Amino acid sequence: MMFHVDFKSGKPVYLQLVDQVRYAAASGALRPGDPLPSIRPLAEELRVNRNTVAKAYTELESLGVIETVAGKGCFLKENESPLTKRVRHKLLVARIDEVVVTSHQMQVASEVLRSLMEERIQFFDRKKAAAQPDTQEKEQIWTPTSPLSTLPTSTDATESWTPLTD
Amino acid sequence: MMFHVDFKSGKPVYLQLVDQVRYAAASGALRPGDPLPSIRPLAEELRVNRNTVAKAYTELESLGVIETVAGKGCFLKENESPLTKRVRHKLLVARIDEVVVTSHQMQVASEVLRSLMEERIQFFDRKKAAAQPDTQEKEQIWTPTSPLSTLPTSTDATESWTPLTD
DNA sequence: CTTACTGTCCTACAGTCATAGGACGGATTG
DNA sequence: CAATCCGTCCTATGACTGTAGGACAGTAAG
Repeated sequence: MMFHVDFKSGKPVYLQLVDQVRYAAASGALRPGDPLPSIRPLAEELRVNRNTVAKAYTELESLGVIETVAGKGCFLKENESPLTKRVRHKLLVARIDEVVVTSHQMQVASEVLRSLMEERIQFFDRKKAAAQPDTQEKEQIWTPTSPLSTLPTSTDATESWTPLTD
Repeated sequence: MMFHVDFKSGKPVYLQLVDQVRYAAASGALRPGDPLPSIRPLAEELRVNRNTVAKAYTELESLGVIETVAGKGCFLKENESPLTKRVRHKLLVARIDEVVVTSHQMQVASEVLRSLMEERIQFFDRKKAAAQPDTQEKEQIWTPTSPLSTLPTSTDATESWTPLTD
């Protein structure tokens, strides 16, 4: 069971699927040419309407992540961004700025942000490298989905936290 | 004219305002204690309903960015995140992962991502440092570069997720 | 051909969301 | 006190969104 949904998360199901595929592609769990589950069986397994899965796949196709062939199926696309380097950098900078601003807002020191960033970069790089040997299948696809129902616990609230520096 | 809205952007007006305040706070254009424009005059200037501005301010208050005193006005808050360090890092990592995944998807090399990140970190740090002297005045508030960006809102400010297993 | 898959289009409906206007209460000034 | 700022609450409405079911079209194998 590769995909899963959380109905309580408040996040649209089709977006949960989109994220899971994007993350799987970025971490090498899904590789170019790999087939995605067919819409109907997946929808049935997840107890969702087929159009919900179809919407996710449509979204992924418009993002250039997958390729769908009517009558055959959907496959992970060979990664070829149609965007120029400049445009890609611009889009990326916009997202980076979000992170940096959030970091300032949360009083997270730049040095901490750097190391968190480095940690995640290496996390994905390692995962992708490990996935290169086309040996294993069936790796559990990682969920980026975050349950909104889970509030910070009281232990979280009382845990030592430093206002400004780390 | 510090604030501005783009009706054609498709992005909700109140979110545009939220972003502008957040970015202004992160870059030092707005500093703790600074008063924000009153709801009604600002709404009139921007040609929107006062409740639209009010909603932005409500959102900002729930994010802990500003402080509103009924009958007096709204002011930029002294930055004191109520979240624990652990929770803040988790939230940040979630957003960092989005960037890293997007970067992979766009075929941007990790090394390039690193330097873009470093560039933006320094950009904000320099701006904030430059804003420290009281001499600074009325700088044009910078507009977020991302038209469709999804910034953290009060709705997901409390989210946490399952730890990643490597 | 038929059957059983694949994805796609059209329509519908409930819920949410962004925005708006009226009325109200607190703070300040004179 | 009145006047005039300030933010807030309640309600409404038009638009959008997420999900859903029926019917259709392309593909492959019996």
